[in-house]
This record gives sequence, C-alpha cells and structure tokens, in this order.
Amino acid sequence: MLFNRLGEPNVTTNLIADETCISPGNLYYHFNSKQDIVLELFKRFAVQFEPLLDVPAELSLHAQDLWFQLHLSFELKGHFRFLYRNLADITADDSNLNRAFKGLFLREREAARNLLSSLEDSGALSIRKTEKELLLNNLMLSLVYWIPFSELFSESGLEDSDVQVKAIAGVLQMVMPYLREREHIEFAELCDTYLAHSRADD
Amino acid sequence: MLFNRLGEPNVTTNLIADETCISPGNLYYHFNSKQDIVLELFKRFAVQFEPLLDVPAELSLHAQDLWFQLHLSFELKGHFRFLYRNLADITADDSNLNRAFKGLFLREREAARNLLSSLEDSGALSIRKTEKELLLNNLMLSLVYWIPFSELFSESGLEDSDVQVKAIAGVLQMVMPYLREREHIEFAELCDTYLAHSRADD
DNA sequence: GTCTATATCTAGATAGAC
DNA sequence: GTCTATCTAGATATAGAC
Repeated sequence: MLFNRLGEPNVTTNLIADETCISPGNLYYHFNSKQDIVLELFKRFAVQFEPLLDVPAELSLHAQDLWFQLHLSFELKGHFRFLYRNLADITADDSNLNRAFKGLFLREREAARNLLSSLEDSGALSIRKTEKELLLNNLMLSLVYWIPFSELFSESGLEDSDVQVKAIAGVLQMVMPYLREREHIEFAELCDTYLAHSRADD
Repeated sequence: MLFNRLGEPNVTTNLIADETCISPGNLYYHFNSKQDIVLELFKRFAVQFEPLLDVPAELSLHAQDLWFQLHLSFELKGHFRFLYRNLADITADDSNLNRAFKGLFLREREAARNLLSSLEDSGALSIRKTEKELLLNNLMLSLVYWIPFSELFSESGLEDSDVQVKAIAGVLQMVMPYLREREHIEFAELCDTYLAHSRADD
C-alpha cells in the first residue's frame, strides 16, 4: 500500500515498521532486507498472475470474455502497480527480480500470441506475420505500461474504474482492425457500451 | 550520459564530478543541486523537442515524411532516455518538472491529434470520434514509453537502429487501419522496407 | 518475537583556502 | 573557478536486552 502510494524508493523501512505498528528491529526480524520485502510482494503478484497467463485451450473468443480477462489482469496489476511504475530501477537492483519479470513478460506475450492464433484458427482474425509481431509489441506496451502512463495524469492508477475501461478498450481497439466484420462489430459495440457507461459515471 | 547509462537515481554527484574531471565542490559551484542538473538537462531536451511539436500547416502527409518526423522524435528522446525511464520518480520529486512534462505530453497529444485531423481533411483517414481518442491514447503510450519498454529487453535503448525501426513501425501500424487504401498500402510498404532492411543488419 | 538504541554507510551539500 | 576536507541527514541494517 505504501509502495503504491509513495513509490518504492520513497518508502523507508522505518515508515513500513511505523505503519505496521511494529519496531524497525522487528521488521528486520521478519525480513532480511528491504529488497526482500519487494521480492515477497512480487512473489504474491506472480502467484496471482499465473492463472491469468494460462490461456485455456477451450477459451471462448467472445468479446465479453476477453474483456473480463483483461479486466482481471489490469485489476491485479493495479494492486501491485508500484512494481510497474519503477520497473527500470526495481529490476536493475536485483537480477533475480529482473529475470523473473522478463520471464513474466515473455509468457504474457506468448499468451497474447496464442490468443491471436486461436482467433486466426477460428477464422475471426486475419493478420500478416510482420503485422502480428508489431501488434504484439504494441499490445505488450499497453499491458505493461498503461498503469504508470495513466498515473502521470490521474494519480489514481487504475483504482478509478474509468481509467481501467479506457485501458481495456484501448487494447481491444488495437486488435479490432484485424477482426472479421462480425467480430469487429461485436468488439466495437462492447467497447462503446462500457465507454458510455463509464462516462456516465462522471 | 551517466544518467542514461546508470539511471538517474544511481548516479551520485561525486560520480558526475569524477567523470567530468572536476571536484565535487566545483560541481556545486556550477549547479545548486543534483535536481538542478536534471532540470538543466530537461530544458535542453525541451528546447530541442519544441520544433518537433509544431506540426506545420503545410505538412506533407506522405509516409516517408511521417517516418522521418517520428525518427527525429524517437532519436531525441533516446538521447534523453533517462528522463523517460524514471518518469514517475523524476517528476514526483519536482513539481516544476512535473508540470513541464505534463505540458509537453499534452502538446504532443495535440500535435498527434492535428496530424490525424489533417489526414481526415485530406480524405486519407477516416475514424470515429471515440476511436480517435483511444487511438491517441495508444499513440501517446508508444511515444512516451517505447524507450523504457525496449530497454527492458535490449539495454541499448534506441541507440540500436533496429529498435527504433520497430518503434516507428509500431506507431504507424496503429494508424494504418484507419487509412484509405492508397495511403494504407503506401504506409505498409514503407514499414516493410525498413523492417526488412533492419533485419538484414543482424 | 518484540523492543530500544545504535552502528554504518552513503548520499547530497557546504566551508573556506587558494 | 577550483580545490580539499567536512558536515549533515537520512537510510538500511544490526546488537543485545527483555
């Protein structure tokens, strides 16, 4: 919570001890180092993220379900957004974490690739090979950096549901142009619905 | 250079003094604080970025010219990539810098919007209003975070021309689906050419 | 397990001679 | 303008009593 609110580099171990109502010494009884705390949090994130990376073989390819998957994914990342906000430094300090994160990204990319392939197999999507790689780059960029990006403007970092809707709609929009007309319309209408609903919240 | 290589938080004022072959005391004669150095570098960046934000009225809308514009923009950002790598922290520490950066982003977004509008006026581009906003979000995300994103995998952060080609092609690909067929083909062929050329470098 | 007190270290920044 | 030497603050981490 503190990391999310203040940023990992700005949270001291004394502050953590203070906030958890234990002494600094006690904190270091439970954790070997500050980095150890970060690592422990990363592990929790990774465990929860894991199931979202397994694209089930019998995955439904309907817009609703994809939306929901993306929603779960962004929501979880939002809870651990301090990790994504300081990716460069957090991974630079710790080569274990660095490898772990890279591995996660590669798996996420593969999951996205498999999903596109499924859509291709079903005839719903058609895309050239070079376009597919570029699309995957763009998708990954959104999946990794949407949270820090949105925080530059709104502070709330995906706590706000409106921000999340825009994130998901943005991701889906990147895929839409390559969809067959029927699915294209289905996706577009879903996005419109959510976006209209979200604006109504204001 | 040090900031780019090691990351701003990991560069001490003593190291800067060392690298520039002057004493720490002398460094503080020339700059009031470390943040002052960051600010000075940001100013240089902003001055050089300024002309790239002015989309000329008589802008040519050919793929080649857009490519070149994006190339200049990414190249410049690459030279100051430490700013983009630690956006969250760098702007959090200094509210002046925060405002300045936000202003830059908004202007960049406006520039992109104007460019899209020009394409619309000329009949080359057709896009719905809600799609346009989402597209602008996605474009901005690429323009702001492509460099740190690429650094997660390659270290070289846009020094490598291959990385830059992918960045630009990715941006253009996001616009392509909304282009009229003639321009769509023109853009696609340009991307293919650069991408093929870049792969040949390996 | 938990505390208080403190060690250690390193960063940014300053003082004052030259 | 430039230097050496040093201050100061704040952060991580440890020692040792309870």
